[in-house]
Amino acid sequence: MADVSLTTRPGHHVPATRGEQTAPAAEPSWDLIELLFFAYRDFVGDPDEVLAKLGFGRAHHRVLHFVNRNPGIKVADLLDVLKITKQSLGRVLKQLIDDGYVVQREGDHDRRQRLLYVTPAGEALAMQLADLQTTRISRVLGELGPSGGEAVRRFLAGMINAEDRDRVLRMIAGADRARLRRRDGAR
Amino acid sequence: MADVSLTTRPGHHVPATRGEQTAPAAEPSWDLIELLFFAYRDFVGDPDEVLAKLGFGRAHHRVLHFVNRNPGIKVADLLDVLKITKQSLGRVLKQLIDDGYVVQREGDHDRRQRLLYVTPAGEALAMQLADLQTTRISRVLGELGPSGGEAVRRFLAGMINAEDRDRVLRMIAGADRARLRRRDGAR
DNA sequence: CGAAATATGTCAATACTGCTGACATAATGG
DNA sequence: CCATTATGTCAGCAGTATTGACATATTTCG
Repeated sequence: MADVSLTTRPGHHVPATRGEQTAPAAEPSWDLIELLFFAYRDFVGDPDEVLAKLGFGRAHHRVLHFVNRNPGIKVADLLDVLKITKQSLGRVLKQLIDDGYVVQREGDHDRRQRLLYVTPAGEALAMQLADLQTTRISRVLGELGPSGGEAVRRFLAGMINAEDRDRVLRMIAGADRARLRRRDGAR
Repeated sequence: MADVSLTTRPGHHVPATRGEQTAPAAEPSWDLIELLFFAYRDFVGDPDEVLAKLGFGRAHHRVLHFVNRNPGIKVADLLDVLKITKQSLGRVLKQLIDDGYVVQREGDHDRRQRLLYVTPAGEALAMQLADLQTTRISRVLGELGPSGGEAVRRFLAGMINAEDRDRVLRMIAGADRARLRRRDGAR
């Protein structure tokens, strides 16, 4: 592959000063700032193409993704995860429902709630999009080895706002466990 | 708190057991997909707040950033880097120019060109935004150690589309060299 | 020189995604 | 019964992106 010759050139952007724990002070991390921009752009680019053919955008992807990952999620919790407003969600959610990718069910105990689930078509689409992104990720992780992958996970988790970090990590772990239960558990 | 509770509902979404077992495709990298989403959201969140107070958005940030990093860049090259259209760029660029953060100069050899430069105010703003992002990055990198940082760089570079990767990496390295020349070179 | 190509700017129209504020409905819970 | 909660919806606005067409100045080339 492109043999990344970004090996922090001594004396450049990584200050020898050991105080870089918190302070930018010296030289900005230009390379990582720009790598994050380009990497994220291409990371979401693959799904974008598929979605465009269905008349959907990135917002639809996010909603579909989190509903697929958290079947039965409440609207309020989805708003909390996505950090968007009810109105923004409503528009894309309505389209996903009208097009048969998502369904709503009344809550068992609280009939005000509209619990969200993907339909078979919704799951198929969500999985297709996740597979596209997984292909890109796996190729790179394979070149890094397990310890590199672990460093990447720790880096990304650390980049999340401290207030949200634990909740996000719990959600990821929780959805994984639930998926496993659904897959090989009794149903 | 968004306690995403998932009660396995009977019979609505298809439990992907069949498909996943027959399909040789591995399980999607749910954790990295979601970590990238949350990490990037918060990574751009800090600058967003500063920009909003100036009446700017994310698009202004990207333009200002790359002009600051590549003084004298041509409009066409900026379009190429950002992968947006001339019209989209024109609007935000005009605002940055009107507000005194960017200036245009005729090309020396080709007077059709409008080479872009940041003003002192533009550089100050660009550096302020970069420092915000660098603070977030440095805190995490400090916890990872040098080898972890190198793994992160290789991961992000690998995530970029292969067609663009070399060009992007050259641009990053080139801008670093140019900045050094300007800083401690002749002047 | 004159025509074609290039670099840029601009206008009109449209789409997607986000926002605020207000209001409506239904259900829960004390 | 009443306050609160969960959700939906309407109207309007903003920011960022798109395509297509057209205009202007400049360079390049036959």
